[in-house]
Amino acid sequence: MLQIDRAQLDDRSPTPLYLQLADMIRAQIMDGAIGTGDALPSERELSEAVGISRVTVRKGIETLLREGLLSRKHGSGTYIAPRIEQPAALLAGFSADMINRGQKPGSIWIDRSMGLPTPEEALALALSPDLHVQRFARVRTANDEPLAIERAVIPAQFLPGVAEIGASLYAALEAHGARPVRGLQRLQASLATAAEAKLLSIPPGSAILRIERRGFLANGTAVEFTRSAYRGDRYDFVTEVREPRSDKRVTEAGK
Amino acid sequence: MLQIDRAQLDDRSPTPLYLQLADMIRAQIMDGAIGTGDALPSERELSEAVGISRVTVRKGIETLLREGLLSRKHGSGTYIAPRIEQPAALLAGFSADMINRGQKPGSIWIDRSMGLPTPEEALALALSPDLHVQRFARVRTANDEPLAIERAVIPAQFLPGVAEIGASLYAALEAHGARPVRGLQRLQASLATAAEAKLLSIPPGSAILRIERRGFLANGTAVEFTRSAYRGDRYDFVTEVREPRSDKRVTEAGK
DNA sequence: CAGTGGTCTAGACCACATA
DNA sequence: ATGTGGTCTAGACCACTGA
Repeated sequence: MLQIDRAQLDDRSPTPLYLQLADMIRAQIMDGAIGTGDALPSERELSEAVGISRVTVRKGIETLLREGLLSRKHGSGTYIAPRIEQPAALLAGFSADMINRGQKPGSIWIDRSMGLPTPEEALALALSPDLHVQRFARVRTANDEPLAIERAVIPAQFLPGVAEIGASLYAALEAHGARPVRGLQRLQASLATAAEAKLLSIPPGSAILRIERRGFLANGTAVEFTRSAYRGDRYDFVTEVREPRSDKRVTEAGK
Repeated sequence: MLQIDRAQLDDRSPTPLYLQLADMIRAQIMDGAIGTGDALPSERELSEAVGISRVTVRKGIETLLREGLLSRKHGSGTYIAPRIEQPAALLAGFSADMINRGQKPGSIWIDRSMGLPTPEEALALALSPDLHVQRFARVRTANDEPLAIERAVIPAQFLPGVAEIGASLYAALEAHGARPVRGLQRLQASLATAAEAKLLSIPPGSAILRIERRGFLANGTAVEFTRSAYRGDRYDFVTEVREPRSDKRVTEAGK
């Protein structure tokens, strides 16, 4: 059963209440406190239990909807989304991706620091080489087994405080209004280096899926440059492809 | 200049006000009434002009933010986002993919035959096990260097004649009115088997990117099941990711 | 029918940008 | 200092679901 009460929310925290609520619910889903298909308490119940308004509860739930963790049914309730047959590769972070696959995400920190970007990073982020970046490097685990090495680089302006990157980098970005709305990913097969093999507990030369992602805001600013190395034997990447969109959005037409 | 006034909103419409507002703003952006980089009127101004509450205005704007049309800057304003180039992995066959990359595509046939589907193939194509399938296996080359092994399986009903599969499988499907409009791809890193290594002229144990694709018609029928093995050192796969659009709305049809 | 999510309001206070 | 977006509230009515 879900453990939700007012004591878990902090009015004075810089993290908005709706995100604190989303974090709380996300954590409990990952703990298995509530399983696939189960209904969440109603918005009014949550509102009452946590002592915040229903509008704020809804905003928190909407965050989890976009992550694909919950689904709503008008007139019926809010449910933990089935993890099978997920739409496709969406703009989700590692945590949401793992939960969708029915695995428990985790992290082991390797590095968390601030510094100047390498030329490659400056290029990828279209960033001036003298502006600082935050670096986050973690071994990401699924059900406590190492699955990937993830190295994220974020221009420091988007994440003033290093401290509070909890489970989810994207949640932290969202709190600063810098959640990317679009991303470009590049995938490549490769072999594990000795250092990678050690971190991932696999033999050197094992198959590695390298994923490089750049995330952008709506105005085109790059906010994220992440390079990951996934174990080839444990991970596959699913994506949907479509015909060029019949979207009305013109490619530059005049007028 | 933006034309926004209360007369354009309909209280009694089944479309919620925040979506009507979003539609109105989207339409004017596409008409060019307001250009890239220009600021939108402030939320309070819009609220006043249209006669709806600021919360509702914000919800409408958030819709356009997620579509990537607008960007917000705290303390400053809301701006029309620059148009972004249309990149990304689309539903293209090998030939089109290579031409996009500026390489010359080619093929060496390995197998071209008709038979019954394996259980795995029948499952992937949602096909009755007693219906025949065509098989096409080729080594695909780029600038005359082997790049990938491609094994396609197509239900025979979609390709009556085997003969005329020239350079492009998709062209042949299109000629029979069975070109897929949607696909699901699964990518995985792996190591080259001895047989694969020989076909691709690489050492056994080299990095291989395996791509499995299922292609569907608009009505959901599966027409294609293709498994490919790409050289990891020569090929990378690029894809675009976006927020899922919450656009449940109908395009104007019913009613 | 009662209970759920979906929409909407009017007002408040805060944090940030710009001048 | 002013104006902007960011968050939050308490309450209301509607539309839908399901017993």
